[in-house]
Amino acid sequence: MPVSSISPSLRQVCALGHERQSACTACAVRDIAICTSLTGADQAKLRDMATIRHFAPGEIILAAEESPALLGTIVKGTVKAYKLMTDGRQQVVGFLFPGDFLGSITAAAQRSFAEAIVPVELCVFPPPAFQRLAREAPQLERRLLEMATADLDLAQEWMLLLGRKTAQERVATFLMLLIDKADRRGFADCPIALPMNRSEIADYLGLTIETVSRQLSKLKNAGIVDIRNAHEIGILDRPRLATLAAGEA
Amino acid sequence: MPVSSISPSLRQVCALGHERQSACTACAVRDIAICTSLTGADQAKLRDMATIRHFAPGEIILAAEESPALLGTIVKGTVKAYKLMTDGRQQVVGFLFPGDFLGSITAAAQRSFAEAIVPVELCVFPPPAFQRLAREAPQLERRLLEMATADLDLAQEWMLLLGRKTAQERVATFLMLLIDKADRRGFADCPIALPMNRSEIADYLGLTIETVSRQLSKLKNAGIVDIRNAHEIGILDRPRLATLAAGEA
DNA sequence: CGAACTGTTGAATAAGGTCAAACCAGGTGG
DNA sequence: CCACCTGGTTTGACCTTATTCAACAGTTCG
Repeated sequence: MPVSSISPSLRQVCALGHERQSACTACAVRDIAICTSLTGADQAKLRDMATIRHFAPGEIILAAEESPALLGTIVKGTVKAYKLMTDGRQQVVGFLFPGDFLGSITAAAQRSFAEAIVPVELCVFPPPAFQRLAREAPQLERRLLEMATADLDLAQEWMLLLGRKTAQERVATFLMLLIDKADRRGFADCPIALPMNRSEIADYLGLTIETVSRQLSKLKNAGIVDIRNAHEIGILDRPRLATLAAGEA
Repeated sequence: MPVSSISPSLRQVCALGHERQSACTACAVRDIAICTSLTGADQAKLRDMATIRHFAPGEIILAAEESPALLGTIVKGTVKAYKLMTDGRQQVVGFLFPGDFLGSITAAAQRSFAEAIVPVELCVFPPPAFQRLAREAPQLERRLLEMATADLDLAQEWMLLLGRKTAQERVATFLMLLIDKADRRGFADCPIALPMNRSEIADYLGLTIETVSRQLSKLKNAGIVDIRNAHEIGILDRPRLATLAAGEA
């Protein structure tokens, strides 16, 4: 797993600052995380309240129904957010990547679970101090609103997928989503990393692992993708994949 | 349709103020809409920029891909928000009722359609002035963040429904949602009004109209609901319905 | 009163789920 | 170093659920 290694620079931070965040300048996500909405003194305040925490794969970061929720930015790794039914049925509502914000400052209680699926490094803010800063610096709240709006649109796009798309279209859309995210973070579009396993993909797409596997095989046989191994996929025909994802084929 | 009649008080406002909103004190949704987040001078500013607009059933209020989007609060009627695929497949991402806010101040362009499904009365704010007010009054932005967060959670709850629930559970969950909304607006829980038709319900639940119809009949035969007519349903056994909705039966 | 919808019910079909077996890669220990 | 074990993944055969297609019933409205 390529995501599992811990960056040397941040290891150093931990060793020096005893888990205290003090090296924002070295931070891998400083250009995309919420910090960018703040300047000068406010940014310093945010930095001073931040600590770094690590989570092992499978560890629960946030549990639904818990009130004193945690707030933080993902620095490294991948987190799955999901909802559960009492009989164990699970729906993944999103995967969170470095730069994404975790937790809510408005909701009284958490309403989804968040779980590390690979080793995760989190830049954590204590809720009371963060709330205070949000009141003082409206740009921060505005940034959170922007993010919530974007998340809402993605969730609704996913409702379209879950409610109306075929298995083939769902898998194609999922791959396109990963490609777009990789693009936006500046990575070459060559081989797509899948930090999640088939079961987590299935729970994201409203399918079973068998169906996900079959559809991936189909895409491979059609020469559209190249399944290097379970966690790495090469994209051979991106336009075709986009067409399939939109249900235009 | 009970929702289709226009309130006399607001008719009067239109006649007097020529579609200018001036009677907030008589407004049906003044206690639940975004206005409540503001006080004194700010609330007056919001009132002064507002105008009332009416939309007929089937009329598009907001179209996806359009940038100078409209902002407003629903005063009367029901709006469906939906996404479309190029081949016409449709997913309703939500129904909006009086008090709900329509439009986004952060997104550059609209990403869903909004359509009146019954006669709708909308309290409209001009985007530039509203944006300015939002910058001046952080409580307004905070309120929008609260609403976006709530919408996001509902969307994710619906992802669980679309991805993991059976047809029976979906229909039961849908009815429970309407009951809860009616409760919250203080209406007696007696007969639930369904302003939308079967096709719109189906597009909300990721089913076909036939399946929706069959499941409703099943609930009727089981003595759980009483289908008075296509747009009005009585709830006979609410606990049982809740159990079904949660998939615990 | 009858046309045009909208909604309901029934029978046949297909898409995806379930169950089960085979496969494969990575880690363990002889 | 290699056989073995284990978990995740793939593939196949069969089955269930919801869709599709089609006919019918009920409402609404001119």
